[in-house]
Formats: sequence, structure tokens, C-alpha cells
Amino acid sequence: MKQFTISRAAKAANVNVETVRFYERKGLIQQPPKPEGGGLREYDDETVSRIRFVRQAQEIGFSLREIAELLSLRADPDADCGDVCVRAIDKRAEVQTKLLQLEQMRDALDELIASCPGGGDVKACTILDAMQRNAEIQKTTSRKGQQKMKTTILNIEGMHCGGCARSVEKLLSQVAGVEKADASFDERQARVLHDQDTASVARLEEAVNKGGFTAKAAEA
Amino acid sequence: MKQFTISRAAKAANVNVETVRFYERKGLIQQPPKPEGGGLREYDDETVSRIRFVRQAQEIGFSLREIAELLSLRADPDADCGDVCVRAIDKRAEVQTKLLQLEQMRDALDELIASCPGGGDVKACTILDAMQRNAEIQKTTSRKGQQKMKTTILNIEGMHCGGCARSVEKLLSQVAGVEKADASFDERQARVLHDQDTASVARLEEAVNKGGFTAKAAEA
DNA sequence: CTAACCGCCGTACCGTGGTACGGTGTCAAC
DNA sequence: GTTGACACCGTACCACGGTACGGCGGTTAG
Repeated sequence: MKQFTISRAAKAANVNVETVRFYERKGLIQQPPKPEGGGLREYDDETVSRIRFVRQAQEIGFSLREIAELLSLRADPDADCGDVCVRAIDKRAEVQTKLLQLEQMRDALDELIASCPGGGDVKACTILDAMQRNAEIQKTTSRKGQQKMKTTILNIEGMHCGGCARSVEKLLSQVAGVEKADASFDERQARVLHDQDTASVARLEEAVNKGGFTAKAAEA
Repeated sequence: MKQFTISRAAKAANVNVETVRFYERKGLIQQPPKPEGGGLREYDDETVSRIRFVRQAQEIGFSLREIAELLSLRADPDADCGDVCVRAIDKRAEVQTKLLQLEQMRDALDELIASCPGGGDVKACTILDAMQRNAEIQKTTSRKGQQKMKTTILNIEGMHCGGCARSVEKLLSQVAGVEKADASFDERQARVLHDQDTASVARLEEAVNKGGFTAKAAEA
């Protein structure tokens, strides 16, 4: 555990000293107590990591309030599963949405770059054109699948409460191609309406398993 | 081309009327001229798309200034290749960085979620722990590869100027596992120092091709 | 001993991205 | 032809995320 003064901690995290104090006031980091017998406060490297995390999370579009929420998520065994876990899953869904949007933008930029130096076809001329084209492509490819909607019942192990059931629903509804997901804690089951092409049963199971539960498709 | 009044346009883009005017002042969208003979300004659906794009780009962490830059990128054949194209590639690199950070965060959240309801192993307790663990995993897996660094020469078609060469360098240096990339417009070649495990020659070629050029590894 | 430097703290100020509001103008239906 | 509803425009105000600054104190090197 390395120790820093505030200015060294700020330098290590590549921010202004004032910013460190500002984060303290906002509760994003804790102000270390003054050592007994007087002297300077001692900052440890975990605090530095927290500051770095704050900056990184800001970069990708989170507000300080949201970052505080992210930082407060802790998987203590004694913390309430139906709370922390659900919040973590919510955040994950947000992150996933951002990821998709970013990917879309990257692809749009790629198309723009590709059509830059007189690339034979006319193609996209602006990023808006590119994104529109992408949207159309996504539409047509999804249409290709002819909507093979189906309801699958999954047996779920590892649910502890109704909150867990809601977690499972969230996990499932995040999977692309899932229209509707209902989970029942009492029955230890989830009912999922999904497109078989985009959301295979294996994908559903995987998503649930990633959330710390165990899913198996019920035999028909 | 549907026409809207400002309030209908705002509603269509899901923003406040004042916000539309604000974007006009900032130059993010153009204020349509008043029709001759008086009457109300008419907003078209392209403007609505622009507004939607602005909101989406904000979501993922771009400032209005940056969004203005994104919107001003246009792949006109008569625009300067060495300018627009390079800027587009810069933006792409930014987007890619954000993507990686978001992925890291998603993985960290996944780990957190997985360790939530008494998942046997101790694992990560906070998102910071999770990200640290991820970082370590990445380190060890990259160490596993024993740094198979190698220089590959690519023959590049489609470069029009020195700016294009710089574009190619940028494209290559974005690929994970690339240490160094030099492109020469005169020689129609690029020299790439890369880790064969993470950055295969195929990946290098693909990256360059995505940028609208054609790359083939030179025979040794 | 004292100058320089940092820590500490409060308050003031700043740029960004809007939102609110008040006054005037214009259209459209009753 | 009056009454809404909206357009138009300028200005004021707001929250967020900092940054700057001034004054006090403690330590440390010369």
C-alpha cells in the first residue's frame, strides 16, 4: 500500500488537486483522516484507482452521480441480493446499450472512411448517411430471418428471492432477439419469447449463467 | 421529405423546442429559412435525424463540439482526402478506445454480477476489484504469447497522397497488438511491427481494407 | 529565523448544455 | 374579429463538473 500526499495522489491519477478535493466533497472518494498527532492526510493507491476509474467512466458518458452508483456496487455476501445485483444488471444493460451505439458509430465511420477516396460506389457521404444505411442493412438482415418467434421455458437454479427472478428477466431481455421474458421465483422457471435465429436457446442459457444462475431449457 | 413545424420536429426527435433552437445557435443544425411570402419555418426529417444523432452521440460521451466535427465529416470526392479522411480516422480511433473501455466495464460488471449470490469463489467484490482482475488477466494472457513480435511489409493500393499514407498508419496502429506502423506513399508500402498472436497479418490487412485501401502482405 | 512550499479550507468563478420566461407576431378555427 | 395555440426571439437562469484564488498554518532547507 503506497501512501501519497494529496498532490502526489492527484499527479498519479493525472488530475488537479482541486479535482481530488471536489471528488471528496461529492463523496466519490473518501477523505482520509488526519493522522493522530497531526501531519498530512495520507492517500493510498486504491483512492488513486478510484479517481482513474472516475475519469475513465466519464469518458464513456457516465455522470458523476452514475459513477458513484457504479462504485457503490459491492457484491458482499451479506448485501441484499435483490438490490445490488439488480442495480448491477441495470448498469450492465446501460453499458451494453452504449456499446451497441458506439459500434454503430464505428461502423458508420468505417463506411465513411471506405468511401473516402473515390471508392467506386457512391455509398455514404456523411456519417448520417452511413448510419442510415447501417440501420437499413440491420432491418433487412433481420427481416431475412422471417421472425421465427418461439416461447422457451428455462429451468433456473440459484434464485434466492423475487429480486433474483427480476434479475433473470433483465438478463434475458438484454439478449438481442428476446421480445419478452418472465421469470417466476416460485416455479424456478423463466418463460422467454424470442427469435430463434438471433437469440438461440444456448444464448439465453449463457446470458442467465453469466448472471450467476444456472439455466437449462425444459424438455418440451 | 416530410415537413415539420419546429415543435413537431422537436417532438419527433424527442427533445425540447428550446433545445432545437439552442442547436441552431450552436450550428449543429441549420435553421431553415422562412418561406417567401411569410409563414412558419419548415423543418425536414433530415434535421430530425441530425438531432437524434446529436442525442445519441452525447449519450456515449461526445461533447457538442465533437459532434459538430462528426457531422461535418463528408466524403465528398472533391473534399481534401488528407483532411476529412484523417479526421474520420482519428474519430474512429477515439470511438474504438471508448469501445474497449466500455467492454472492460461490461466485463467487470459481469464478473461482479456472477459473484453476487454467494458464488463459491471469492472473486471481485467491487467493480474496481473486477477491473483490476481483468487487467491482470489481460496481462497474463498477453504474457502467455511470449511477445512474438515481427515486422511485416504490406503492399498497399489505393493511396492518393501522403495524407492517405498517414491514414494507413493510423488504421494499422489502432489494431490491438501493433507496436509501430510506418507507411510510405512513394513505395506504396507499410512496415508494421506487431505481435503475431494478437495482431495476425490477416487482421492487419482487414484493418487497412476497411479504410478503403487494399493491403496484401509482401512475399518474404 | 525566515523563505518557499505545500496542505487545508472556503468561496468565487468559469464553460457546457441546456431550460424558462416574457413579449411580440402570426395563423386558424369558431 | 376574437381567442387560443404556436412561432419567434432575446435574455435570464439553472445544474454539472470542475478551476482559481486567497488566507491560514505547518515543515523544512538554507
